[in-house]
Amino acid sequence: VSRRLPREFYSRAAEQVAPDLLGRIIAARVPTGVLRARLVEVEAYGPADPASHSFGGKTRRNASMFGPPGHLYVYLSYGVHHCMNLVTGPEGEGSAVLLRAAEPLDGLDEMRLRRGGAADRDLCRGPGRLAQALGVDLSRDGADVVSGEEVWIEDGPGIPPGAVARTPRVGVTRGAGDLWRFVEAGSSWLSRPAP
DNA sequence: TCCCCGATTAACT
DNA sequence: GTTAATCGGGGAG
Repeated sequence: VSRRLPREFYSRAAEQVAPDLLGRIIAARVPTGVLRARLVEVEAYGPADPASHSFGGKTRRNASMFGPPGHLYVYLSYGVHHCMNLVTGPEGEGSAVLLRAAEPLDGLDEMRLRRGGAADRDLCRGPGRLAQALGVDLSRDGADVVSGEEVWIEDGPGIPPGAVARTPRVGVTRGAGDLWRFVEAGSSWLSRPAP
């Protein structure tokens, strides 16, 4: 029986939480049931990080990033796609982990509908696609994944440290030197292969 | 107020 | 490989 990760899991630094999320299950409740996928790719965005949305301080868009850990930070990317983060660290710090890719597990029919009939391999391959497949949009911004009923993270075996690969974050220009993208090495569900 | 840019994706050539 | 779609933030004017 899967159980949810506790608040303390998220209250650590983003670069510690990120690799620990690999192998865990993200679950989302939609009208037809519960969708599930196994996380294989995430990125950490810490405090004093020029690549982070929180870098310039609190705004209306990123407000939930400065809230308590264990909540969602959802934003609109390029005015088109939704991207989903888990808020980490102490409240007020403004750090989070971006969920970038996952292996679809439950509710694939529903995911295909939401993804416009995309191939299974492309259902959750990329942050915008993952959010769309799971039905996560701005209405979920700030949702509590520890006690809420919309989106949550289920405990699981995780993956051994030796199976985690670190790379620079995708699409980041400022702060490009930090190896804060964490993936399950060799997974065929990644948005891009790890070098 | 205007202009540029970005943690992206799908549909092109 | 290129580009349109389209929105919020931030700096220039």
